[in-house]
Amino acid sequence: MASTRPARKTVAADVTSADTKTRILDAAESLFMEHGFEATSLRSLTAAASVNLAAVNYHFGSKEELFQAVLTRRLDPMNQERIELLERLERDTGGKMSCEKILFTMLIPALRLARDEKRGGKNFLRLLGRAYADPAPFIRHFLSAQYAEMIGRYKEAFLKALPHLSRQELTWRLHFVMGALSYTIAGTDALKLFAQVSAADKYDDELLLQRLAPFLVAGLKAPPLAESRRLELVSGN
Amino acid sequence: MASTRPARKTVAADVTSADTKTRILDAAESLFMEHGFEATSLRSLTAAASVNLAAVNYHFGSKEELFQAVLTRRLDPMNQERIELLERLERDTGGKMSCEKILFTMLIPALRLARDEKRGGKNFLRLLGRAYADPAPFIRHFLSAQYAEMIGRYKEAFLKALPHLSRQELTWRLHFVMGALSYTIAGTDALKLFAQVSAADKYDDELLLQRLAPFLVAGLKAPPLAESRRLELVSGN
DNA sequence: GTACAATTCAAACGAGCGTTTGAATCGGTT
DNA sequence: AACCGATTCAAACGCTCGTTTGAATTGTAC
Repeated sequence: MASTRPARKTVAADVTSADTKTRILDAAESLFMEHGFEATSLRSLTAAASVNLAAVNYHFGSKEELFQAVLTRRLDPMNQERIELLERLERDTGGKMSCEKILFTMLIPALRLARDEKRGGKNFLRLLGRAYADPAPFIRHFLSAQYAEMIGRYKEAFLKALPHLSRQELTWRLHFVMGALSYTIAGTDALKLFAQVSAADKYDDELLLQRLAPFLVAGLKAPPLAESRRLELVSGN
Repeated sequence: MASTRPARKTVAADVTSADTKTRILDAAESLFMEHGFEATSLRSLTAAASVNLAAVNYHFGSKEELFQAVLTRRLDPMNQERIELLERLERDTGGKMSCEKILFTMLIPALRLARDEKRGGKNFLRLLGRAYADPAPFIRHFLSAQYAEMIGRYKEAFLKALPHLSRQELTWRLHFVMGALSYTIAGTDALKLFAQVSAADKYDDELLLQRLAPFLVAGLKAPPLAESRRLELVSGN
């Protein structure tokens, strides 16, 4: 849907345009995070970035492609760092990785990103969490492509560390882990639902992951529900 | 933002209009779930419901009020059932409730709703999960009001069942629980990220909650991360 | 300093949005 | 059969949206 006007440039520069592109990406990251994709207009976005309205279509092709560029800028390095940490862990332990350590290789890159204020860390993670729940097909396809390799590797790693889980059971639990992680990081606003979160706590993403880690590790290690107990959940009435 | 034209009706009937209102609510539930609030237009919505475009503003006042009506219709009974189950459990056990049983009083009403096909159960739960992640202020305020009482009660109940957790730690863990639950139910589409989910599994919400329960119980029961281990997470490099 | 590509800009396009209006229609009551 | 409030309807209002256009401007190599 973009290639009718595929960005006029030969090979050169990009340094002249870098300022504009970066300003657009920064403003988009902030506004998409705050209002969501649909509710953010290119007019408010370009005004916030102090660039001309047409600059988005010139530099990125379309609003959708801008959104993907916003995600790619942070997500690619983060997921690559995850894979590198996981591979290093696998080498260092000779394949006998603990569940905790594997999970930490997922959390550490997210934590580092959250701490990198200069690169809009916290805002970006919240945007990412919201993108996960967005029904727009182009977002779902994009994320699915971005995560395919990473999720596959982690599934193999966890399978070795949690031999009591079937492949299917583990698939679900990884889903739960990603859910708690996305939702937790994305929804700092949602914490107001629960109140009583101290102001100091509120934006300390490190403390947040420190609290999340034991919760997730225990959940991953839990024995699956036995068949014999299945009906209990429903007969509770 | 609505009351400029506050729905013309005296006291009577509502039976004549029930059909139209219900058709609108059903179509809205389905379309909001599929495309999100912003991306669903009143024109497509009223067309799907086979009613006139102006019917939404006549019966509900505005698009936002329609959205709240869609949520209220299912959410109020579900949360009320949760509170009733919790109170009954508290009476039956004389205040000595297990963590599992408390959690089940949260899951059972959700499961019942998911099973009630005639009332669009699964679709609604997915819509609810998405509403949690929506940045629109009116949605956040609405949900926060809807959930205030329920969350408060569950916090007290879990505090008794999990005496090793501080109030603050528990607040976070309830947040994780709601996150995994919302995200899991909302994002059946997101499962495509992880592939390898059998077709039979895919839409069996009972099985889903059966898998989710042991994960969450183990997470809730886990000991909090000791201070001595805190730095480990970050030094992993 | 001229040429040329890259970028910026103001302006407009066409389409779709939520909402409002006032007339037409319906159903029950007198 | 005449009335009246409740509901439905077609049409329009004013507005914002993403995108496109073509001219102006900028920066750089010759």
